[in-house]
Amino acid sequence: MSTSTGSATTGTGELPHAATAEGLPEATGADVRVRFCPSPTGTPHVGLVRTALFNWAWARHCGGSVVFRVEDTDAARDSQESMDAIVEALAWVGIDYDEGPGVGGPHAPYRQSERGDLYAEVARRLLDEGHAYASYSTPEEVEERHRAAGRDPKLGYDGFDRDLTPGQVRAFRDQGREPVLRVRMPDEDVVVDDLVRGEVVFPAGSVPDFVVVRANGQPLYPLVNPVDDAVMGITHVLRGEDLLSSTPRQVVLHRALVEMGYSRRVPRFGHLPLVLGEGNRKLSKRDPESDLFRHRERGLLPEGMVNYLGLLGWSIGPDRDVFTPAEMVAAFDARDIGANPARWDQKKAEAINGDHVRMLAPEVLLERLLPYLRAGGVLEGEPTEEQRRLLAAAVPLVQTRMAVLSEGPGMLGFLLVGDDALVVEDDAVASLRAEAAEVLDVSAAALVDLAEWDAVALEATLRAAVVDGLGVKPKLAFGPLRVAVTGRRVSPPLFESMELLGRASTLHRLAALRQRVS
RNA sequence: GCCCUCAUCGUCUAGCGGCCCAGGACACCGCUCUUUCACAGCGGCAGCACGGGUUCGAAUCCCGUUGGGGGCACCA
Repeated sequence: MSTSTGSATTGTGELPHAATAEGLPEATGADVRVRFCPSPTGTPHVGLVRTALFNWAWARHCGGSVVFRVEDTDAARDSQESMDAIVEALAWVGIDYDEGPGVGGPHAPYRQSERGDLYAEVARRLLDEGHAYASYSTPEEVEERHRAAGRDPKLGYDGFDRDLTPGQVRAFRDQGREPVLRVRMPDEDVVVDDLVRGEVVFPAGSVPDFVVVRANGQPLYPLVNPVDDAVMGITHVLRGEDLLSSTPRQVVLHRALVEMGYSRRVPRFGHLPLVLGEGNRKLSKRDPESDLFRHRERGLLPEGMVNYLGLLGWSIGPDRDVFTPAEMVAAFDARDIGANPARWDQKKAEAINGDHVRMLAPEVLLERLLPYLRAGGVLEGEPTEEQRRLLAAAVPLVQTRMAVLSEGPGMLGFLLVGDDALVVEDDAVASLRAEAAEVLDVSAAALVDLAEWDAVALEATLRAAVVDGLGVKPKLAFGPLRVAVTGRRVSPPLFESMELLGRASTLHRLAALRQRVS
């Protein structure tokens, strides 16, 4: 879906912020540019998608642009499979983008592996213009110096190479050492005006000078990420809170980039609360709930996924929590993002999804169910005319009964498989009581010559024969029939199911169960 | 250890000084409907972490404590 709304002006026109730290007014409306920049490692993570969603919603709300950029600077871990999976994930949840790989745009290429020249140029200027310096210290040496001075060895880089004398440099070179490039952190506090947290102060000296280019010349994330954001004109960076502590470094680099003319202003940052998994830990790749495609297999709808993700750290308004992606875009304001971490709650995700299942037109639900029916082994390939007719009649009956699409095969399978292939579940058989045999006999007899084979007639006839005739309570009377016809204790409404199944199959299945209980 | 950050029902949250002895949703427990299960409806359980301030008045502002989370790489 490509969700652009006409109500894009709400909320952005009356921004209270006069200006960013750098003096330029904060971008608003169509000037807003956000980016989604995953590194293609592993399978798509719900946290990743949530971040993308918030950025996307903000840009679309404002009428701005979304840039998709690939941070593939780690050749060892990056893979094309992962890249494909990310593209697929975005498409699935309906997050579209205006610029990116496969789409193009004014700042192409959008893969960092193809932007090396730019990074090399920036690195050289950073060095030439004094924002960065060559650093020869190894981590071991830094630690050693801390230890020698009685400091905590884990303190981080100590600034040793900031002002090396020509003699020292010569000595290092003579040893055959190649330096890394380090950016010099200022000797004053760095203040970040975060969109969701307000002013965050990082005290001078608390953030060590950081490496941006390896000794072998390879540019690192702390360089390429801000450089691309600057060059691509990104105005807002919404990202996970785990990156908050690296923000002062980014801001310092951005300031240098502005000074060198690569961009006009430092982007506005907003740090989203983390999504937590079991045991209050950050949801990691190891947690099964973190796998987006696993939720798709489970049968969450993209609308349900977007809705639930939107609930994690944001609220569309008081007393409301079910909304469509379009409604989210219309209402989304990055300044309304909450700051406290949120736990992934599978039950709630599925409950929300159930609401979306119910919001679907039955024909649409039917189409969406097809892949799950195949995966569940009750359908092969395209449904036949007859199967389609059955499904069209049955889907409305199950629509209020399921929260996730993977429940489809269990609910509808009895209509699609042959009588002999019907699986009667063990717990369904176990639920049968003593009168089951008699109930099945009497029912079969009553149905053989039934004139009108429809739900109304079926109910009237069976009620008369079993409930009245045998004096069995409805609950006990219809249980065996349900098990016989659908193979399960829980199913769509019984008489409608029998009507759809037809007389021959119904009687066949009644007889089959009768035999089994004798 | 250092730096940052968060703090309302079990969970997600509304609340941005009086409308709140705190509202909604999920979960849970009842009841209604009912051929099962759902859906729907009704009702219930359950929370402002603690301590100081500020104020006529604090869930809302300030400070501290405690607790949770994140980050401290030549990964991203």
